Parts: sequence; C-alpha cells; structure tokens
Amino acid sequence: MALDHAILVSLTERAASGYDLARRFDASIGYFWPASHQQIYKVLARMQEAGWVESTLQEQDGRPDKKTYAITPDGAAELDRWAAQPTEREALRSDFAVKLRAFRDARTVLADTRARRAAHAERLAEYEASEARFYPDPSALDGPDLGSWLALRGGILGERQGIAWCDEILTALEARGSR
Amino acid sequence: MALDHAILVSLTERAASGYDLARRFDASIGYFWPASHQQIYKVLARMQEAGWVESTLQEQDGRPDKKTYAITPDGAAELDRWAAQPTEREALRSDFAVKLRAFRDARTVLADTRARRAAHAERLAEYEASEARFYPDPSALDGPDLGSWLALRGGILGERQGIAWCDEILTALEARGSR
DNA sequence: TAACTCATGTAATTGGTTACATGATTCG
DNA sequence: CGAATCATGTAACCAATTACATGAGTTA
Repeated sequence: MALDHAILVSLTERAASGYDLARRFDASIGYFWPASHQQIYKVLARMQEAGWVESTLQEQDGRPDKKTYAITPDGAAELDRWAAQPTEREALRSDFAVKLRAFRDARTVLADTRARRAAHAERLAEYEASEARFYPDPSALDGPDLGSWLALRGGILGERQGIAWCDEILTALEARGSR
Repeated sequence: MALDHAILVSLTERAASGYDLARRFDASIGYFWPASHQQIYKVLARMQEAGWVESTLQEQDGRPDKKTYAITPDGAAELDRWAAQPTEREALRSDFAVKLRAFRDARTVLADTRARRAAHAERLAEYEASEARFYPDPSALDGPDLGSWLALRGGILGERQGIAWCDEILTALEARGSR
C-alpha cells in the first residue's frame, strides 16, 4: 500500500488533482514508485473515504472541472506513522537476470545489453542534470530537501551500477566473441 | 508472466517437483525472481495445461507422493522465443526512496538505514561466497554457466551499490547530527 | 483533419500475497 | 511433546496493468 504514502508525500509538497499527480508520477517521485492515472484516481478515492485527503471542486471554463486534493491532519499523522516504521527489503524481480540464466545465444543478449546500457545512461543524465540544478550545494541541505537529495543519490548510484553491470556483460561477451 | 520463464529455466537445469522448485526459489534463481510455493503450484498447473511441462507421479513410502515436472519441447521453444525478445526496463518500486522523500526525523531514518546496510552486507557475503565456490575461474566460462555468473555479478554489484547508498546517507546524517 | 492536452473515471484481468488445510515422519 | 521437514494444494484478497469511455480546446 505504498502508493498511498507516495501520494501523501507528493500532496505534502503541494496540493494537486489526480491529473497533476499523474504527471508528477511521470518523473520525480514516479522514478521510485511508478503509477498510472487510473491507479492514482482509485487510491485518491480510497484515501478520501479514509479521511487522509480532502478535495475541493474547481469549475473551469473551456476545460473539465478539477478536483484538487489536499492532505488532512489525519493523512499527515498516517504518513508519520508509516515513516517511523522500519522498511523491509523490497523484493527485486529482474527479467534481465532470469534471461541471463537462460543464456543460449550471445547475439540477442548483446543487443539487449546494449539497449539496456543506453537506457541507463539516459536516465543517469536526467538524474545528474536534476542534481546540478536543484542541489548545487548538498552540504547546505536540511529537512525534506535533504531527503529528496538522498533519494536522488540512490537513483544516480543505481543507474551507475546498471551501466557497470552492462559493461561487465559486454566485456565478457566480446572477449569470447573474438576468441 | 516471467515466473513462468524462471521456472522453465530452472527445469532446464534439472527436473523438479513444486516443492523442490520452491526451495530453489529460496536461493539461486529466487534472488532475482522470488516466488512462494503457492504461486509456483499455480503456474505449474497452468503450464502443464499449455503443454510446456509434463509431470510424472512418484509414489514414496513414509512421505507424500511427489509430482516431478520436466520441460517439454514446446516449453523449450517458448523459453527460446521469450529469450530472443528484448527485455523492457523493469520498474523499480522503492519504499525506502519514498520514505527518504518523506524525511522528517533523522533518528528513524538512521536506524532504518543501518538495518538496510547490514542486510545488503549479508546478502553480498552470500553472493561473494557463491562466486568463489562456483566460478573460481570466470574467464573459462561459457554457455549457461557464463550467463549464471553474469547474473550473479549483477547481484554483487547491486548489493555493493546498496551499501554505497546507505553509506552516503549515514555520512550526510552524521555530519549534520554533530553540527 | 489528425493528434495532443486537459480531466475524470469504470471494468476486466493478471500476478502475487496471505491465510488456511491436511497428514505422516523425524529431530531436539 | 513441540517444532521442523516433506508434499500438495484451495480460497480470499490486493495492487497494478490493460482496455475502454467521454468530450471540449489547442496545436501542427
């Protein structure tokens, strides 16, 4: 049920509609917890039922009405309760690792690995650009900004690790290819 | 539907019962695709229906009967088909990163991070022990063994990255704590 | 004129988790 | 005597994905 908390975190930063949240989840917090607009609308409805968020309807002309959600004191309390609990290790499920164990033909693995490396490099560039823009002086950070920066650092290290793994695979396969 | 393929990979290595597979998934391939025995039995039934695996019943005395599953030619073909397809990037969902963004109190994050670091170190030690025992001479590897080693390398790099992230967090928080 | 943005959803399905069930045998 | 191991499952539930739906306004 952590999408609940990801949405609460996002609403703490600023009130938003389901649509706004869906766009935020295309980047930012969505890098660590992806979610579709359908899923977000469902969770918002459930959380409103539970009293963790409240909505105000804004009529707009020329475009659809908008429901803006804000976090309630109960929602903030729930977020605190959740944040104080220890996090259990998240299960990793890697299609790619399973595919490596199914290894038969070097060519398909090579192509796959190169594509994967490129995707990691692209994401890494985004993260590094964000870091340079929003956190130019990390030692000055404190509170929620510090947390956001540390989360981003995790993303950066993760992408670098992904690239390093791809490079090991490419090196191993290329060494064998030329033998 | 990648549990299907993870099971097929495991059955390619050796025929097994649901129970055997469940134990294998507690280690080995389960490090990259965790699965419970319930889920495994369900998928085995579905794959038998589809003709990807076949089972033979073995009666045993003093203990329950055992259904041993083996991969069929159709199953092997399906595995090849799947392995030849490009892998799309797996979505990462990190409770811990979301929790960092919810950062309020340094003490709980510290405790959480230390526990997390210890879990990573433990898993890393297992991986490194496996590497030393089963792949003492990586340059000699080929075929499926090469794939398995490369998968394990990914695990090792992942745990090291996890530790490095925890260390960055601890450094940042401790620097602030003593200020 | 076709595609994209803004805005909100419902319905069906899949994959996985949690809880429950049974029953003999062996180990501490 | 209680816990763990061997062995197979069913049932209920939950989170997420995919497909479908509507409709005005803007941009290429």
